Amino acid sequence: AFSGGDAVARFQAMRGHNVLHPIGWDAFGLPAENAAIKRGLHPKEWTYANIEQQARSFRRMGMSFDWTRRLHTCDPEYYRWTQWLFLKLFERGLAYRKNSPVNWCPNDATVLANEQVIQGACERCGTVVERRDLTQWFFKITDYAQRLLDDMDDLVDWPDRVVTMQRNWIGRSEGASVTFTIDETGDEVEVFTTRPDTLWGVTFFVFAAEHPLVRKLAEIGGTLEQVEPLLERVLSTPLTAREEADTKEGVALGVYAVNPVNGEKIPCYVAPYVLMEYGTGAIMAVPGHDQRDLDFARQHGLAVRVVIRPEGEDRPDEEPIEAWDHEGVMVNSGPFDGERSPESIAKVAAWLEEQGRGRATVTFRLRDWLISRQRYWGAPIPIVHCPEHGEVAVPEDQLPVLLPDDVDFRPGGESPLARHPSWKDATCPKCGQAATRDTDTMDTFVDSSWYFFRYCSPGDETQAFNPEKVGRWMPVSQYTGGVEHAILHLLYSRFFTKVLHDMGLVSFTEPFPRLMNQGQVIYGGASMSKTKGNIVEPMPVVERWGADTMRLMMLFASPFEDDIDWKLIAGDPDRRPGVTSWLGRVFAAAGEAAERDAVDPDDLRRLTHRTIRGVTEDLERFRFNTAISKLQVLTNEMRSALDAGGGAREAASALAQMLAPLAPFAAEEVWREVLGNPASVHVSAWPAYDEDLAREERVTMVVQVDGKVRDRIEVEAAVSEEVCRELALASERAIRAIDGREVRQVVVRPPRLVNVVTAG
RNA sequence: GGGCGAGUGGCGGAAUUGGCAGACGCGCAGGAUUCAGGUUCCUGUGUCCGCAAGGACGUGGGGGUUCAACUCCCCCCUCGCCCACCA
Repeated sequence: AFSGGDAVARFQAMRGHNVLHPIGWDAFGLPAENAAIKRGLHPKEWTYANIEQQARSFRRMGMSFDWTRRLHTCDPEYYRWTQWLFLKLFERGLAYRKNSPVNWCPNDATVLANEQVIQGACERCGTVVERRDLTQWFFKITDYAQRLLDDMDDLVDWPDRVVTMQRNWIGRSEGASVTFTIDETGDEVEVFTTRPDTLWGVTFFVFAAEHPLVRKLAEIGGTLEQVEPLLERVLSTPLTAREEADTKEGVALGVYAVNPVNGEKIPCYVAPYVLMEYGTGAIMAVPGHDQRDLDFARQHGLAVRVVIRPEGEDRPDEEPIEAWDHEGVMVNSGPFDGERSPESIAKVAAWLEEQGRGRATVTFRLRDWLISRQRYWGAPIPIVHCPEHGEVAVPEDQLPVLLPDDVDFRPGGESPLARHPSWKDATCPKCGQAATRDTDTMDTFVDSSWYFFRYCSPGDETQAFNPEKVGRWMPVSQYTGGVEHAILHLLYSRFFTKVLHDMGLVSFTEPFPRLMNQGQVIYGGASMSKTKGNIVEPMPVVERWGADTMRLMMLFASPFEDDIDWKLIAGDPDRRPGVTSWLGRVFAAAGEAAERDAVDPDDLRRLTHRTIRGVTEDLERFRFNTAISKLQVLTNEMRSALDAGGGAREAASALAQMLAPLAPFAAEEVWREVLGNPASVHVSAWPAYDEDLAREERVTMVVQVDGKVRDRIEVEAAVSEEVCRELALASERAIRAIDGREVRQVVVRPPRLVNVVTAG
């Protein structure tokens, strides 16, 4: 949970690091806007009120944020620089406007980026998205696809699943593009294939419904009557909601394509299973080696040809039952007969290039980032549309382009800013003619893609960030966030950082070399949401038992990366939580220790130093649950030592300090009030441990007979192999278990274990 | 359909990466304190047999490697997440 990040910040500060632990609010965007509309409030009013409440809650929880660097992305002082960055991308051709089919959420009345469409539905509200052809602003993230992929290999230390998710999202595939010619018209059509080695097995050709040639070809082929209804239906279906139902559906166009490798004429089809969004919107179909093509061929009675056979299997080219997509040897493939298949892919690609009929190509699944939104609560796009000069950048000295307050901000088909009586009126910065402002706002993810730079020089009125200060603080030593950011925020931020690097503004290319995913707090197995009404506010627990209890409950409940089911953890709200009782025992033990003159007994000293070592390691690795467990063990041992009349001052001091990052209020009270230190525990230096003391001196050696534990013997940690063997074989319990059988082998692993293997 | 991850007591979870399974805590049971509830303290608590000493079993299921497997390998089951007509 979130207090883990705070614990690490406090821990690293105590270790002497210069820690920048900032806080900010990504406050523009749909959730805030929708919530405000629902309450009948202005988004600005609602947002700031909400921020204040959260800030209070954070303070109450003892979060050690540097409040002087606090940011809100909806402040004009902030979004001025978001707009500036937009203009920098525009200058470099990385922000551009184009007409294309886009995802439209009818409920939120705005377009969405591909990344914000989950299983065909709006990420925010769950409404099935529609497709619309609109002119929108895009960021050219596809220019960076390869670098976004490569840099994950050696520049970031991230959870595997996040790396995998980004990799899948970018979706690089290697193959070849091949040019087919339409026999009747001479049109050249490019296709992409990952399997150019199957080119000789192509028996038909399929276009996506959106392909620009479809209508023309149908007309020439005389099939417009059959094709038209299919197009109409497919084009009106939501982009992402074309399900398996129409897998084998398709209509012949009545024209033929010429296979460039063998001159064969193959029939052309239009079918919904081919997507315009991937590759070129047209495919060569190889039913012998692709299951979908085979299904389609069966349905439409098309030829199937095998061109790759399992090696060594002298099988005739009968109709395959299943498309063979494994390795093998090429057959029926002209000059390539006998070549081994996966290896031949590159050769075929090279050969195509020689012949001028194709070339090796790499495609990516990643699309350009659509950043226009037809909503009010966002940073206005700083562009003016001039009848003569087209899209013109707002001059930097006129930034920010302020978001007006007096707007009917309810969503409705076009941007609310367009409905404002005068806001969009402007003059062209180039010619001074009357012009119109762009009335869309930017996707919130633009705001959050660069905020970490702003934290380094938050008040700077002359630049987005101070490069020198960025050089000092960045990249971020430790980033934390939920997995929900695995693709969106992390991908966009990496893109922005690379762009800024290419502009010469920053010296590094990855903003977050180290990332930890924190789990969410859920309730009864379901994620908490306002609509489900199962939000657990931290405040009731904090009011009743204190912030430290809340922090410890969350940190102790499970590993940092795992979700916490509050229903399972919380217990009876009227009963004192276990961690609270523990803190009580810490106070009592420290109090007793403070009154004792005796020095800590040896066993306790050793445990204290071992605990410091262990907790230090645990906090470095975000393992708060085991760190707390170790502190509880130390507390128990202190109490035993005190009960036996010994001292526990060293233990109490170290305990208070190690508690400081986790339970800052209790730790401070123990440190100052109970132990009488004049300065704060939070400015004390993290305790050091003595290697010799931390090393265990006596350990329990286990004696096994045939793998079963039969005895335990206390030995010196430095005990020799011989002594271990002797002790084990002398053990009465072991002798009883051996029961006179022949001893075949004695495995000795000093000082922990001896295993006596018998003939039985 | 593809990819990734996970399955350990009544519950949350430990286990130095092949070496004492269940640390620490919650819960529960018994006891002490208390008029009572709560608090606090002590004891016990994987399952089965046994008064006990002790023994057998035990990390989703099945097989394997090893002196030794929660950990490594193969097959299967269940759950979670991500992607999904990706050519």
